[in-house]
Amino acid sequence: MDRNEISMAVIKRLPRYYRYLEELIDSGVERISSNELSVKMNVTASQIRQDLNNFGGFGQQGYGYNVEFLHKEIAKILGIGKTHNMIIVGAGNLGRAIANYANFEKRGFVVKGMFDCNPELVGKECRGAVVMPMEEMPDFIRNNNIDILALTIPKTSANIVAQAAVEAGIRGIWNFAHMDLTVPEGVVVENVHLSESLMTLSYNLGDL
Amino acid sequence: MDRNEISMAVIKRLPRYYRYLEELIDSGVERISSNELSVKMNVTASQIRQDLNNFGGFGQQGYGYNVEFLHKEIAKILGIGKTHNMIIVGAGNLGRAIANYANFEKRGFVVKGMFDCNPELVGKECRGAVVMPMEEMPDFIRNNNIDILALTIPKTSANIVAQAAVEAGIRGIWNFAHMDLTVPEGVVVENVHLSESLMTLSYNLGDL
DNA sequence: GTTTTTTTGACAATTCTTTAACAAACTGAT
DNA sequence: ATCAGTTTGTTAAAGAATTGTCAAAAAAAC
Repeated sequence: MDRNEISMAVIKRLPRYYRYLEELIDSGVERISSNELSVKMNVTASQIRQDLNNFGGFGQQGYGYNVEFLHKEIAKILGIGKTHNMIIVGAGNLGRAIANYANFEKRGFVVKGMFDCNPELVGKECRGAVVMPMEEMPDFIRNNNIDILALTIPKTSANIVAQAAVEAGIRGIWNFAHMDLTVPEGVVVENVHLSESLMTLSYNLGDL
Repeated sequence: MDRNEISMAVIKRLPRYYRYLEELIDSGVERISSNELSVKMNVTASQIRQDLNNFGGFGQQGYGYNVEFLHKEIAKILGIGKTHNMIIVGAGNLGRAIANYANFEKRGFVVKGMFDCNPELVGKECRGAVVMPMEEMPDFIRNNNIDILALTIPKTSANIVAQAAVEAGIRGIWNFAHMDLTVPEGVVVENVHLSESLMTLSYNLGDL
């Protein structure tokens, strides 16, 4: 099946499957049926089978799914395992949290450098990566084969930085800035709008 | 229209409308049509009208929507403005990022305290809130009318902490831990799974 | 080796979401 | 006041996503 015919709804569920499969591996489970998994994950078995079948038949009738195999296949689909070189622009708390997090939790995503316009932060080290001044970003992107930009700066300069990064060759932006970025065709933006998430929580709390 | 008949798809779009209306207010725009707004936001005008009409008629034929009024109405719907007392459990970089962020960016969400099990962090101050030891959390929740728990700790203890917090009266959890929480009926969980977001970005980057 | 049980993959049915269309309501100009 | 031009709220149609169903395939039991 063609990659871009698969709906985002499906893609967004894959990481969660991946996480549950990881847990199953850790607890020594070798095989699982869509039904068992559906109970664990609180979704329908039908959805699990449907989702996985978008990418080919990973299971076997009468047996179910081989946990390790399925885990590997989902990793392939998501592009985990491939090395993704990343830089973080904005060395505040959020930037540092990601630097720590990304290195720890998921292989494949390697923080190669951090940048900040605040001279007080420049030079400081954060988990192996030294904070560099903003001016050096474009060359650094070009010289170090950087795929991904994590953008953890206030909205005021987010678009300018994004534009400079795209010109230098960045193809994916993980955007934590409180705004929508405008980028050319072909550049991928994944937004993490924390305030919007908090507002959703607030709504769901209801009238209390 | 009854609150819980409105689909989450709609609710999740409201904060973005809210953000754009804020910008319009800042730039002195008094009225806007669904059509103009749809161009700015890159959605269909029909969707905007449909979304807003779930909550009542905020516009006027031949005129459009009054920006300030609509902004206020969305705030009401989302429960912004009401005071929400919040605590943060986990005083690492992510917790501190939220402490700074939440106070700054959105009124209504007030960080009343932070907690951590690491004795080295206890006692430190972060934007007015002192980091307290975990043992004090339940009483603090009870005595300070805390609504929301922001959970920024590793998954190992996330569920235990969540459970203790719920018992003490917490009704909403903003969960940054890398797992699904199990909470009783009536407790609202809003997940921010950063690693899943990064995997989606990775997928969308494609085969490069 | 045959039968029973399990379980997938595929397809059909249903439900949910988004877009389109248009009458009714209002504005603003004359 | 009247009329042309906007623009909403609403209903209908189209499009997606989810769930239910079942034949076919494999595993397990006998």
